[in-house]
Amino acid sequence: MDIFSTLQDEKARLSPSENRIADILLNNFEFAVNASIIELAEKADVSPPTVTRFCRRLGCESFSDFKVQLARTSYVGMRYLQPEPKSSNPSDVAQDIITKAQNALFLLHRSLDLAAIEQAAAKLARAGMIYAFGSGGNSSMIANELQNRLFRFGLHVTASSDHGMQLMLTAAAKPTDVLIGSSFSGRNAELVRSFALARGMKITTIALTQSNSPVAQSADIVIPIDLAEGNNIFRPTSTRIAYLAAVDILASLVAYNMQPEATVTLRRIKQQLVTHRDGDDRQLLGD
Amino acid sequence: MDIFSTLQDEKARLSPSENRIADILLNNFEFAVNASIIELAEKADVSPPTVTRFCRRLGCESFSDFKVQLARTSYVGMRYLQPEPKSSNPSDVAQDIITKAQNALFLLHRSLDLAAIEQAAAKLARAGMIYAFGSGGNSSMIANELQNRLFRFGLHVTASSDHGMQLMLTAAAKPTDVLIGSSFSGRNAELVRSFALARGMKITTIALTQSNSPVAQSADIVIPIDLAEGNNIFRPTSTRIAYLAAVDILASLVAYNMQPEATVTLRRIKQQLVTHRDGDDRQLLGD
DNA sequence: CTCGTTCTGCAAATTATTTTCGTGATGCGT
DNA sequence: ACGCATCACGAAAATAATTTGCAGAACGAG
Repeated sequence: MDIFSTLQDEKARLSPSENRIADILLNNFEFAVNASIIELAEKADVSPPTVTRFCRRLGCESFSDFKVQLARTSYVGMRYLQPEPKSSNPSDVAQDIITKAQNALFLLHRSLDLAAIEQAAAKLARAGMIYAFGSGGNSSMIANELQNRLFRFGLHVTASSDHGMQLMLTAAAKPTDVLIGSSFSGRNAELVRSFALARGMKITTIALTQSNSPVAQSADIVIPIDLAEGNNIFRPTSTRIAYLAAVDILASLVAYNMQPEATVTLRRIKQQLVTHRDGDDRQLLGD
Repeated sequence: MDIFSTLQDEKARLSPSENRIADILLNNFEFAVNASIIELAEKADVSPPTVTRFCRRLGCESFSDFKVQLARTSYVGMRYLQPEPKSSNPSDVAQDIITKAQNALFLLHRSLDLAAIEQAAAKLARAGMIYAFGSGGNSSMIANELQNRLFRFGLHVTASSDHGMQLMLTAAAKPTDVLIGSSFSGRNAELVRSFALARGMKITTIALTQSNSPVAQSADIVIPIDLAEGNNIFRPTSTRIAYLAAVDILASLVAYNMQPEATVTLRRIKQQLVTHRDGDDRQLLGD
């Protein structure tokens, strides 16, 4: 799908000359996107035909096709390589944060388990009641966000970031209910406890978390979110954005899974907003 | 900086032939990035030299330079034009949401008022107390997020999504305090009221909102966030991600504005997390 | 109407890319 | 160890793409 991952996959199988080309792409990206085949060949100390063959091997039609592909992924691929913030000057900080956020979205997209999300969406669309759990600044935001998105479709949903409450809610739940929990670290022991309880009660559990983590292992359906920075809980910035995007995708799929009802409810909400636009609180549903 | 905005700027001044080329770029992007100059020329019913001249006029070295530039922005620019979701199949939905989120980040970056953000960051770093206000699913998330980010630097901050409480908090605030509010629609009348009250009390007010909206007009410092979809409060998906990124940037700049203290506090928080990693709740600060 | 400017395409020149073909190297079965 | 097959690679030829220089056409201002 994108050159950089193909390159990573293939690198081992490349010949020495081709490896030299690959190195230039990786280390000297800026040069590579702007170079002609001859310049690139010279720099890699190979002949132009070798470059053409290299492009073909990577699944491109031709060198120019290759360049287009390269330029297209560059956006993201570039920063892959220089992940350090440049300076504390506002423009660099902004650039850094935006880039990392986009990168996170890119990585999320690539690693998404759509089957799991679709499965989760189907369950949620048919749930009697949905419990959205998450603690800590980030995951509680996700839990709230789930509530914020799902209630609009007419679903019954409550969010909680309180461990004690989570356990009680779980204990009171019915088999038709669904429990969905978020944990960036995957090590929220209390969430695992709620999941275990739910499992014993035959309540479907869905986790948004790192794969293979304790939380993931205790859930029925796992929507894995594995980002490089995911491990660094002190830099949750971009990971959080990926989680949010995952929630968006999930919510959209839930909507598609319940078509008519959702449309009706959404229309009702819209009407509320539109007719009372200025001067009262109801507009704020969307604020 | 990017071809699409240049194109938009220049379009009026282009000659008829060049306009035909521009149309193809805009309507038939996918074709354009992959086409050779000859194919493009044929499709636009012009001669190849005209295409070269067109590229030059847009500030490129040559046609191939142009193609690279085009491909680079394409990622984002493409979807500009086909803003409709393709189908309800999970893969398309995911693609659509991710793309729109990235697009929103891109647009945010382009339109960011860094001076305003820097100014806001300086105020926040020196605030006695920070009040973060926002209502409705989205803005209250932003308010919480501000709290979540800023307290880590040792700042005093509280978030509120309750209008009555917001007024009371404002009324009790001191001139060294800072009030920061978010409103996606820019029409949160209650927030305007708090801002007006704060202004009378010489308390600095910062707004994250649409420029020229009532909320923007009532704040001292405006961090404008103007996205095309921003007006459509029923599709807050990507706008929200832009707001979050803006908060990230703001928070980072606040941290740089208060250097030593922030580092110490952050270190303390880290230590808490690291030493108590498994089995207790404190890890969840970062969850 | 005339001049100057701008837009445009043609054809030639230049440049870039691909193909073809041959050499040398490497690996493998005998 | 010896052929035989396969592969990697570059030189040169062939092809294709791009740019340049030039000249005619169209348009507008004076």
